[in-house]
Amino acid sequence: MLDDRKLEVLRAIVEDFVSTNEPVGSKALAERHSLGVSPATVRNDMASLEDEGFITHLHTSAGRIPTDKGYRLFVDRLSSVKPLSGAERRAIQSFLEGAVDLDDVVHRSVRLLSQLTQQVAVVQYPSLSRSEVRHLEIVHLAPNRLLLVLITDTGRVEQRVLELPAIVSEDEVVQLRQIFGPRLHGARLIDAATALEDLPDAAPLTLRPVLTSVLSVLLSTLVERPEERVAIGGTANLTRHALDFPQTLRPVLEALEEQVVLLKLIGEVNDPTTVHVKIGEENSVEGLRSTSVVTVGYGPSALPLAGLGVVGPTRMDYAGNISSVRAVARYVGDLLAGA
Amino acid sequence: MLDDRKLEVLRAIVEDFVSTNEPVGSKALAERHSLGVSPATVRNDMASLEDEGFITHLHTSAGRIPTDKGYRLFVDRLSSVKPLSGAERRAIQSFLEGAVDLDDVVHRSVRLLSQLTQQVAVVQYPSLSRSEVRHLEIVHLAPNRLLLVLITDTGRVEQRVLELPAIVSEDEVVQLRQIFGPRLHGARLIDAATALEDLPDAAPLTLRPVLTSVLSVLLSTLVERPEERVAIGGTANLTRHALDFPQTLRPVLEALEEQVVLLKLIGEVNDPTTVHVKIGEENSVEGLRSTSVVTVGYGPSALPLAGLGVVGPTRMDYAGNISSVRAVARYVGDLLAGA
DNA sequence: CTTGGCACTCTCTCAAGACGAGTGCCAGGA
DNA sequence: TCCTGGCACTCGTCTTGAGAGAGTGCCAAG
Repeated sequence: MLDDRKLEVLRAIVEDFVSTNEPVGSKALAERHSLGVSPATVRNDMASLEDEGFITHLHTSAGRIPTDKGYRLFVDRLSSVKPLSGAERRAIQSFLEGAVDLDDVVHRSVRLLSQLTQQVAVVQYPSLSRSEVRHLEIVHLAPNRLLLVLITDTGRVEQRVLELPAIVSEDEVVQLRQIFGPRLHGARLIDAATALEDLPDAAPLTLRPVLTSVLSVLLSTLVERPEERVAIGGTANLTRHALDFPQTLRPVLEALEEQVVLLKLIGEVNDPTTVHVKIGEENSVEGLRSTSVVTVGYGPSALPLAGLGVVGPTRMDYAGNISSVRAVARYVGDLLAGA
Repeated sequence: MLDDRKLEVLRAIVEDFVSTNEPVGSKALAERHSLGVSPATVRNDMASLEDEGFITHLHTSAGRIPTDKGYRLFVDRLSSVKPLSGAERRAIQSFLEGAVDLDDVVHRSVRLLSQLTQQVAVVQYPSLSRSEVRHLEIVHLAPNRLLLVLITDTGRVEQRVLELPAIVSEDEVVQLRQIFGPRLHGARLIDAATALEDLPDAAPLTLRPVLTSVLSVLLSTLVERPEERVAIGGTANLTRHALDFPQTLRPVLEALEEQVVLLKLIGEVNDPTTVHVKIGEENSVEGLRSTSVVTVGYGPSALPLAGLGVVGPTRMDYAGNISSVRAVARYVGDLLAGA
């Protein structure tokens, strides 16, 4: 059913449509691509491709455009990798290396990705639970208030204010630091629960109430429900492709404003070795059914830190965007692993 | 020149145009508002208002629409305050009080403002330099690396990694903490320079090199060029008013992506006692010449912490937006002052 | 100063017709 | 069996022109 020439025709249709945004007809296609066959033959192939659901046309006398299924086939089997130029690689590297802290790394990545791809870029902060604890500081704000500040090796800083039922002395705070510090240092938050579980038993009796308070805050807000964060940028690029969206960009913009949606988008898969592509209707998020999402994880492949990616119209340069996403992920991963 | 009836006509034009988004003609206006005069008279007044630049029309046979100058007059002299309902006030308060940390306060404020006004909301984080230092932690990462973590009373946490030219011992780090801690505690960053200036002289000789390093990082990155942050939300609301923007929303979205632009917008004025309104061409930012910006400062009026506001089409409900912005600013200010 | 009347202007909408791109199908040829 | 050229057909787009409607500007009278 799908011989080589038909695939070639599909590829040509996708490529032409992506670059021109105009339905492509048999004649133009036969001319522009050296397929070695006549427009009539191309027409037959097109009819066949349409039967199988890879392309459609909006009305009888219009050229063909790819369907989601067509893009899917294109991405899976037809698109060839489009390596970045040396200049691009150097630009990525030098731009990212100028970052002074984690926020800066993330924001620069967003900016970079959105500029490289001309799409909306989304970058997740390194997941708290997969980072190692670099330092836990306990600040004695008031007799019955403590501030916990947790710093990870990827540069994230989380803080929680803790109201204690009883007054605690400066001396006890010092003890708390000495108890928590060594146990947590170097541990991943994901392992923290086990690293800390025997703590109450080991501690002096007088310290137990406050210790369990601290412990429960640590475990509940930082380990069990760690705050995941994402940064987004390049939404102005949506207007660049405004023609690609059915009515307005509203649903897309609305979806992209929801942190939850973004996390779902990126968090679903964050394997750093493979780039994932969700095309149109494949997206589980309602508002993004008219978009494609290209994501990848970053960080060590054994334990990826988080994910990043781009969101754009289904009519996008998949090959280019996949390369860009992969390249940025690699540099960000290296940067944060070495930090 | 501008008698009371003309002002009344202008008010009617602005109100009708804002609510219907259609140029308003003399007949409709005379009917809908009980001006007590005939359409012909209204026409004369309109001609006069047009001569003075408060209104225009797009073509001969179209109704009138306000100019920027017209909106300006409306805002300055004609719009009456539109108090929020009790339910709205309670909603604001309870929504904001649920926040667990500073990020949460800011994000909730953005969300709240954009929902109340149906516009794009922008909220600046409390300015670092005007906050008080609650704690400075110095973490000994490696023999020649320190991490400075600065925590303010408004809940901001800033960190900087510091590479030292020489190795520093744990003991020296403890000394550093003892030196910096008391001097900074409770001081505003803006006053920090003076609070610290005699430090090198007072310190033991062996500690001076590392102390000056720390000092210079503190002063340069935290005091002289403190990182200002802003959060933005509700950009999807722009599509709600898409008709109000000349071509596309692109320039607006692009402008709103620039942190610098946002800071300029909000930072220019942050007096918490007065709401500032910039209308259309009054905006210094190129891309926002077709929008109006409503801003106000929050925090104690003697030393406001930062600003917040909304951005929308010039055809906006000024009275309502001014009330909302003011109300949110008051609650946020109270919340952060009491934190 | 206000009012009613009136001619004028301009946009918007609708329908009809020409145009053209592109298709589907068919019969003939390799 | 597959490819090819030809041809009728479809359907959206563009243009044109007429008609309606909204609103204005001006003028003369109250």
